Amino acid sequence: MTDTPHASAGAAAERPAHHHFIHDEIDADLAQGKHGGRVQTRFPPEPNGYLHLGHAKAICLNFGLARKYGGKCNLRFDDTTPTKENQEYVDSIQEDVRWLGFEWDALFFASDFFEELYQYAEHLIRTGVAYVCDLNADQVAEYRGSLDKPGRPSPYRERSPEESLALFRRMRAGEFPDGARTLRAKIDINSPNPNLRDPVLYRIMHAHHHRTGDKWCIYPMYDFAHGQCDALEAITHSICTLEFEIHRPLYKWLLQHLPVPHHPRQIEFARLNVTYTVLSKRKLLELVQTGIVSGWDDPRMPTLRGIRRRGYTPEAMRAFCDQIGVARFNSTVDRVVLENAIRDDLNKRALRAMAVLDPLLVTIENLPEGHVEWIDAVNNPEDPASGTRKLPFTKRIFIDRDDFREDPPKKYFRLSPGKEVRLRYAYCITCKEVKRDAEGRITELVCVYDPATANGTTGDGRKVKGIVHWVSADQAFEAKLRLYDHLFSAEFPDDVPEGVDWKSNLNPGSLVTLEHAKLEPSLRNAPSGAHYQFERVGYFYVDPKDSHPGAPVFHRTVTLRDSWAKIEKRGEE
RNA sequence: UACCCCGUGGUGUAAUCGGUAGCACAACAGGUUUUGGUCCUGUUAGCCAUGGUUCGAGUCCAUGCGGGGUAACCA
Repeated sequence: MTDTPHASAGAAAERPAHHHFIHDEIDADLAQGKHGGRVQTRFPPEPNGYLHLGHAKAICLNFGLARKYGGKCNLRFDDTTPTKENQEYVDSIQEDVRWLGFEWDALFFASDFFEELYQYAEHLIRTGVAYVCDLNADQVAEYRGSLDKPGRPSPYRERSPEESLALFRRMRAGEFPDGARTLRAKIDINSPNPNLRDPVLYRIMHAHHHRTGDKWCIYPMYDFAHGQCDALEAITHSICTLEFEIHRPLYKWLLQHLPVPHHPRQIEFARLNVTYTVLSKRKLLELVQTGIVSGWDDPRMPTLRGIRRRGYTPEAMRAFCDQIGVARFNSTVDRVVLENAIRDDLNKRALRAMAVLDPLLVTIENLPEGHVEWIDAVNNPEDPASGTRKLPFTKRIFIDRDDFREDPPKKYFRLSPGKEVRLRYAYCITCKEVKRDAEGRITELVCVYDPATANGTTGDGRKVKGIVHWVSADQAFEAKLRLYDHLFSAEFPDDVPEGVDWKSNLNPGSLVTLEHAKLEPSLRNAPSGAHYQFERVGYFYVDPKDSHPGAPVFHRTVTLRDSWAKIEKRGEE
């Protein structure tokens, strides 16, 4: 994992987490003396995909609660469906959790508890509250009824415990094919909560498991594994998202009917939604599989690997998670909150540099050929300790095309014919002449510089409002820049009319690659994983994947706030 | 259509036992500034509705309205 080689550590001071309802719940439990004052949580991903922004919220919540209450937080992989899960996901998830800045107290897999879970299942059978059912999947669904149709008892519901136990053992022994039988809890086939209509606890699946190999051919369902694993790990508060709320009665029922060592409590919170992106494993997988993005770590992806490669820092992610809060109301966080979090962090730690994205040649006519003056530039005005560097000032320089207008609009105080601007850290120049090619495209600006305007002064005290960034044309080097924007152009990409593909909301301009940006010479040796602010442009990250020594590739993490763009846009409306 | 959950400025959220509705972001206005960045100051703007209990309701109760979740041998 690469991270910020020369950014000052801990720039973003960790603020205490904001108060939310889960604190109230835990405080109440503590006040009642539950669990002997102990607080223990867990982050329980299924290893069937990569972690994203939504997981970051859950990770910060669970580890944050443990930290706040002086408790523990485990990492537990919910690996009960071997056909979908694998070691690659296990590894990436651990890497991402650590990148976010958390270390688990204990590492568990649901599969570590398969034997205990099996014994619990036998207990349920022996006590008459679970039975082996011979119905197939379609039949189970049909007998269960639906939201508005009552359920009917399975014909196997009254099977004797002895018979069920014998059958269940034969299931384990591999005597039946996939789907032939299930173990079901005997609860209430007419409950308004479909989760209590004799839920399936175990199913037959002759599949190789990434950890237990071929030891098992029956695997527990989520509902039968999760609460019991919580109990076996001595979790006190089992935090999950709102869609599991309806499972809570089953979670409690199982704990009540089993000789478990602890009685954890499930508390649900609203999952994270962010504008201009999607956060569902299924859709993210589709983006990867269809080649719309370059992979799970494409910097446009809301995956942790994606935003990391975009240049987001763990500090910014934690600050973001703190700012969005925790509640039981489904909401969508504005993407600018995320962007603000990374700007805030990088403003303090990123070294400044100059880069010209769309170069326009400027010749300074009153400077001799071959002239080089080395000018001091501050590395980070927010951090004096970061020092200064030298910039070569020469007869030919590049400025950004966007910083020149032949017909300047109102309030435009950059360069235009006859106007004067300051070159950042250097002298003021005045535009004398505009040169163009046969097609009429501007190819060069001829300017004069005022030698009396060094170090921010003007000699006669006149005000020069406009300041533009620049690089020496002789000494600049070219590098590849990738400019990223929202992956979707719609604020709510999922929100499409019936029959319309959510992918129709993709933003065709989400990636613009610049092959010939001109950068100041000091950037040639920009270390992989470093963060920079290209002055007046944005924050950029040296991509650890595609950069080579002497040939960095920069990813735009986020633009700087641009109040001029706002003014100009307003003028157009 | 059944059951469950949830409604606080534009957005995301707070308010101990029922006691002046606060914070952040956004927006707008101004100040500082060799980044139209940062920073500082200020302004606009909210308890879904109706009724009830109470000296007093965002908070308790009822009804209505609105939003979300749930019908996998997924998690």
